[in-house]
Amino acid sequence: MKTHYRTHMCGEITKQQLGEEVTVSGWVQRRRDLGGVIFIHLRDRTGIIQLVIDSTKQKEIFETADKVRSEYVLQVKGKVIMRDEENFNPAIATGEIELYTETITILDAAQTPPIYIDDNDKAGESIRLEYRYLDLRKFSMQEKIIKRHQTVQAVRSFLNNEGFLEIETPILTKPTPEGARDFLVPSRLQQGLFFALPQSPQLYKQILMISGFDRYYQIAKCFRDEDLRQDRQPEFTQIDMELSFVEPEDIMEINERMMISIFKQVMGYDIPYPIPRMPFAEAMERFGSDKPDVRFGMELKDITDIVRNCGFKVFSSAAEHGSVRAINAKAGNDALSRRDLDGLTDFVKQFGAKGLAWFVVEKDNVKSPVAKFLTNDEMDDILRRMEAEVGDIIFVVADKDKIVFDSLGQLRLNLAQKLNVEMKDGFEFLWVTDFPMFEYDETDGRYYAMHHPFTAPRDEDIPLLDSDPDKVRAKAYDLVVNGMELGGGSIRIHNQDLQKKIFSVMNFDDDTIQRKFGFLLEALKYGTPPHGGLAFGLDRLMMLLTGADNIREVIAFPRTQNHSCLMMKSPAAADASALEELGIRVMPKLS
RNA sequence: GGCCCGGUAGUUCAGAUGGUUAGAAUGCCAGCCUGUCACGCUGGAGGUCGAGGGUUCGAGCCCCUUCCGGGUCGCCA
Repeated sequence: MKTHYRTHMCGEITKQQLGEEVTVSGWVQRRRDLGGVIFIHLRDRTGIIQLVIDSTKQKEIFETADKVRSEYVLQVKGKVIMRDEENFNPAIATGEIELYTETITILDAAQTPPIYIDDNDKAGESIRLEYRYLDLRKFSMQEKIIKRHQTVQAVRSFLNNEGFLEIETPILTKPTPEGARDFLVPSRLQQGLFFALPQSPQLYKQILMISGFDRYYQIAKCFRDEDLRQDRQPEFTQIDMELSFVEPEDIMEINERMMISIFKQVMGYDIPYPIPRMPFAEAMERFGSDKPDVRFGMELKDITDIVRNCGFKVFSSAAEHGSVRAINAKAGNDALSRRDLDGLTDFVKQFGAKGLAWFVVEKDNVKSPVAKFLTNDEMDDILRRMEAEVGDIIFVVADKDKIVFDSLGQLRLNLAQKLNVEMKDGFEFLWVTDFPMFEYDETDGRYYAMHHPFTAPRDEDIPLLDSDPDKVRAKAYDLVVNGMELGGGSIRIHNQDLQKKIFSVMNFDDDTIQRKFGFLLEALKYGTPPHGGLAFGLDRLMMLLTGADNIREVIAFPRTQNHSCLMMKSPAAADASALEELGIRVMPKLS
């Protein structure tokens, strides 16, 4: 990367250049002034090289070097020389050589930075985000950003080879019903109306299929005005794609090859092909989750039949309107104290469970607050089903299915962490398929689309739309890795009658349908190919590829929990004149 | 919106039961030092204890409110 300012990058100088005169430019990592000699470590994104300046032989340069401080930007010409062997520095790649400095130009001085530019720096996250440009100078951060670039490159080259076209879709779109909250943008030219930032390019990519583009992809910025999590940002990036004339198998097959290619290229990791598939119902039954972490066991078991007629009312009544299920924590004796068990009860209450029954399996006895309500036979049956051994602790939740799955699924993950359960190394990929079409919302008294309202039902389940919407399965699939949802998609409805039918199950009246999706229904009338697609969260993918435990580490300029950018201090107040043009009056905050 | 954790030199942190002038490390500044690489040695500067209010003779510490950061539930078709 030779320019007017340099002939070489700092980290690229090797013994091959011995004796040569080179010019490098970069930042001062550290200056060590030994009185008669000054050493400077100069850094660019490729690495660090040491400069030597000798006071007796290099008076003028020495004076300049004396003024230099951390993070000054220098241009340095010098001769590549060998270090004495006892002075090798194994900590840096260029540690066997150094630059005998011939000229130093201070291109820019720097204030003392608030954080030290070093991977071992302990600075807290707030200060790192406020001075993100300094934080990003760290090699560890640069590595993640560079890996992100390589990942996107791998995606592009794979999809280009598979005949996909990269097409951009608008950022100023239309507010959507259902789904996440939209970020709204007021229209100046049409006061009172609003654009919305896209939650995903969903409708556009379906329209592109109707237009005949057949295979589309986009590295798409998406926006959702919701609360943040460790792996959620209000603006994030999706690898978004859509294909025509496909069934779920086609899409899964292409995408698993894409993932294999990415993991191979970016981190040299081999994902076994093909990636296993598991229907949603099985994932819930066995793991209590639609994104199961299959790196370890501790699977859920249904014990409803055993306790249906037992003397414990909580169990027997749950057997009527829900189920009773259990997991076996191979805890080992005394791994969990009474206090721990109480803590776990509070833990499952978060997920709606009213309580948590536990059975501590001892040599000749089972210790449990509910043991007295169960007959010996019932207890024996439970232990047998749970394959209980001495030292195990069995946890039981009885409630509606959703609550049972939720609490045991979460308890399973919690216990795995708490008990340091042994897990398979590497990445366990899994396709979860056959999601239910609908979720019934009791508060609103109606069905909502589990995926989105354009998802196609499985052909054999279409007759159930009228009689039993709960049982209708969708042609939808998620890719799950180590318990993290990496992406998902579905086959879409390409037939307008079926689409109307789905809307009617969700109780949309014609007026609403026309207003919200009229253009899509109109487009569907003009010859729509069977199509479907998928979107991956690029940020989450990068968390996996870099081992980051938090999404902010893989985004150059991330946001905090209240959506702020600490660096540029957004959001911010707008000019009164701008607000006036938009017809917006800011109401004082009511207290 | 709920719950939990945190906020003290530039930075990372310590400050028991409320009690004199709020400490350490590191960074920074100055001096000395020719083979360091987390250089070393000597000296120095550096604080609205997030903010506001209250209790008290006295608050970094107790109480209330609020702001900021993180985690989590709700939310995230």
